[in-house]
Amino acid sequence: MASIKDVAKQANVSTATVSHVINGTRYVADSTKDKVFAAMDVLDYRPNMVARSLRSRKSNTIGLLVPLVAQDSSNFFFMSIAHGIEQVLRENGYNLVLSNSNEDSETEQDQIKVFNTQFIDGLIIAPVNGKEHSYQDQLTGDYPVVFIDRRPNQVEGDVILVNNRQGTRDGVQKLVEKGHERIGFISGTLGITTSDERLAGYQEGLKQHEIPTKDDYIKEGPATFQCGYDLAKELHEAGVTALFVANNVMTMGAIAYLQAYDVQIPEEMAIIGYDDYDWMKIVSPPLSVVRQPAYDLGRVAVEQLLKRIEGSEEEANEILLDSELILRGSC
Amino acid sequence: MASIKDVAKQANVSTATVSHVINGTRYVADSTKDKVFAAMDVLDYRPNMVARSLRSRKSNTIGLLVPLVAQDSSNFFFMSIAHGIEQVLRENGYNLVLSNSNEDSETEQDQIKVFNTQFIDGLIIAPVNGKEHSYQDQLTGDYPVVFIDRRPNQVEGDVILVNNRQGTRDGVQKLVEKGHERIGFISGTLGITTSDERLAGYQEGLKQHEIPTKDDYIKEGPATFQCGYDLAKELHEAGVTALFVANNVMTMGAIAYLQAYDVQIPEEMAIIGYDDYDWMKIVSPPLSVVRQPAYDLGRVAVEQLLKRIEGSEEEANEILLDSELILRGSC
DNA sequence: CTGAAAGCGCTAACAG
DNA sequence: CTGTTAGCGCTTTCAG
Repeated sequence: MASIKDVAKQANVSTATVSHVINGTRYVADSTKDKVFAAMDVLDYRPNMVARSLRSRKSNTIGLLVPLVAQDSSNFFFMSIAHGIEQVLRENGYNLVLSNSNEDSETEQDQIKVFNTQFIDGLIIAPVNGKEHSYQDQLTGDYPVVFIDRRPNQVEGDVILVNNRQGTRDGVQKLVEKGHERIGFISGTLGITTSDERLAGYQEGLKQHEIPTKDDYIKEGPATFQCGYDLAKELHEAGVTALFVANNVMTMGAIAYLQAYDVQIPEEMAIIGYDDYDWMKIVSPPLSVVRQPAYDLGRVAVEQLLKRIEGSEEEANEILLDSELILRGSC
Repeated sequence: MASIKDVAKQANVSTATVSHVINGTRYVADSTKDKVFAAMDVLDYRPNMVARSLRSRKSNTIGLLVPLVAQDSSNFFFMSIAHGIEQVLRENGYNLVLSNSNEDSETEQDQIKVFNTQFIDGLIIAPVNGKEHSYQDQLTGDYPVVFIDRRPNQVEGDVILVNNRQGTRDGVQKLVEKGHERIGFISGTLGITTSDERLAGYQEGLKQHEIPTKDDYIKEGPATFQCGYDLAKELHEAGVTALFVANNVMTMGAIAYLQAYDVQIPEEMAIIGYDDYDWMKIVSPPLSVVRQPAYDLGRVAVEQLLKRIEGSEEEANEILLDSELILRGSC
């Protein structure tokens, strides 16, 4: 691999000149530039990013840490976010290093450590659920951090979230408008911010129509297919006429139950699910859902991060992105 | 950030000693070791990986380049592969840098260039479909490369593939065993290796039962929901009694058609799809599918790569992993 | 058993 | 308009 020294020699200039030609960091006569470019061409020179990073303490790389779980459809959501991030990054000449916390707190800490020893210019984290370690202590690298999707406790910093409350409220209100009063709510384990906010949205939606909330109509459990199935059964037997399911895995389970027991949708049971995937069009009837703006979430997050990298000192931002209610046949 | 120099000073030893303590590269007296560890502790020292890479030309990082498309369910497949890769890498103290070619040839080339200027110790590529640039010319970094999922033309090198032919053949044979003779085949655009091999498997499956293949029963098109829908319609009208759909997106489309036209599954039309996702359990009846061993593919690929990194000179390997036929209610 | 010192490839003062 | 050179943090040879 040719180095900057080789290029300098070949072009009969100093390494400083070559460096400045590459980076456009000071004026270089056109004739000199030409010589340098020619030399770079001949030698097939590619700057060594590692050396550059070491010297300039800047890598033009940002890290993304997401909690993927194998075979979990939430992956779509995070991949969509990653896609938005990548897009913006590419426009700005940055690269992305993607890392996976496996929805596991320890792994997350390990990965943060890895990032701390690498040179990254910034980090975007979708925190793992549950037991929280102290991000403040971990994030000792001197790069800015933006949190997405879930609000970490006791951290001041930029946070970009989906407005879970609004999304759920809109869905529930639609159900009420359709004449439902006994509306069941199925949620993944409560205690994590997204679930809690969706529950709050559910309660808010009912409240605005002055429908009292009934604890029996609120069911929570691990976000699995089976649990969605079981809770749908419980709610059906409890006599609800509509279901709001706060995540897509449990939505699948709920639908499986309704189909297994021949419960007509939407006549006997209306249902609104969460997240929009292709398969929701092929269940019959097609499913109405709350769609989260994942791609935009990614874009907004990097934009905020890039502002910080460029030195913005404005105080910590919390940005909420609205969800969209997509009506199909299931309610 | 404390550097190795700071640690050396604090511990009253040379930087060489600190380095050797960290890396275990030569004998150091226990008493000295203790001093060094204490110093590292006090200063919260973390080695700078960039400097290490620059000096030792080794980054303990490997790259993964996959063709993700937003909202495409093939993402699952690649994420599953990534998961397998990560797992093995972590066991071996390596890190993963994931990059996305967006199923676009130019982006792929750009990303390879990025990898060439970074220090990676090895690269795993799932080549984009269609127009192929010459990998030989691009891959000028001096790291080993392993290709996965799709066989690149004119490249000698390690390739880890799913046995598409066997997977499809097994499915088709099952259909024949169930008494079907008019079996339709729906495929994504032909000309890419995976599609072609699946077609070959289809033909092979029929041949083994001495059923003549009929061109009218073989349909191809872009791997979209709509196209799956349309081609299922054509085949249904052509009088086939069973459908083998060679990818999951078109499988969704095909099912949507069958449902829309009230074609009973499997009585009027049996169907086997590709790839195993949760939603396949909730369509009625649950879908029989060919499951690809994605996770294992990832593991096998890194294992091969790590062997190369450690200097293995054995000749290029081509490994085929068998798919698994999962029978549910749709055939 | 340990230290001194060169140097990986690059950037950026400083000096003309 | 361009060159000289120190040094980023680390590994590793050579020397003791």
